Amino acid sequence: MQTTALPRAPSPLQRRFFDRSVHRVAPGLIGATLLVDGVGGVIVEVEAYHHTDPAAHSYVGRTARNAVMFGPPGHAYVYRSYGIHWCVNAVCEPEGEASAVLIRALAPTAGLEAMRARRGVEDERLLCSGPGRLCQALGITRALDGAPLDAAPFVLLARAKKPAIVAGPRIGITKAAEKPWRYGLKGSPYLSRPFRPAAPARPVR
DNA sequence: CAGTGGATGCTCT
DNA sequence: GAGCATCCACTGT
Repeated sequence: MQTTALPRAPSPLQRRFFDRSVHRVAPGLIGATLLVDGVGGVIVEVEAYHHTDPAAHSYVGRTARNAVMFGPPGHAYVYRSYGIHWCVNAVCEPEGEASAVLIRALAPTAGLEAMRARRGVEDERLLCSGPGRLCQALGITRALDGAPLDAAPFVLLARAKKPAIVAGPRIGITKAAEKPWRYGLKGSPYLSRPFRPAAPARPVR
């Protein structure tokens, strides 16, 4: 029988958490815990995609693929990437704003063996360090497109304290690639790629 | 390390 | 028919 006091359980993220600007939600997700059927970890890397951003899937308007982005916040938008991988977003902003945060990397904390079996790799650092990798590790597919993030099989827990967060340009895009809308947990070994240190002063010529 | 190219399927023009 | 919000294997330092 457990007699010592347990730490207070992290609170589930409420749907209203997502009913705000992606540029506030995105850094706010760093440190939160994402689970699918009990498998997952701590979010260490995300990217914001606002509907006015040419790189956003919703930029050209509603289509069959991005329909979930135009729905209510707090739901998962899942799409197929390069014909092979799945990627998962959290829909943000008031309904109809069609903006979302791409979840890019987790620090694995729960269900490590399930992740290793699904991923076919042993190295903990390669389980969830990338948007395609984490979807494979957590078993996220199109079946979860449109699913609410505050109900099974998802669990999304708020962080206890605000961590140190770094920002930089987003990865793998060609449009608006200079926008610093990628956020990460400073120093995490589970980032999909390191954040470049602050640019040195430009030499004078 | 850095750089390159292939796999693969779906969306939109 | 082009273009991907990727990953992995392979090459050459």
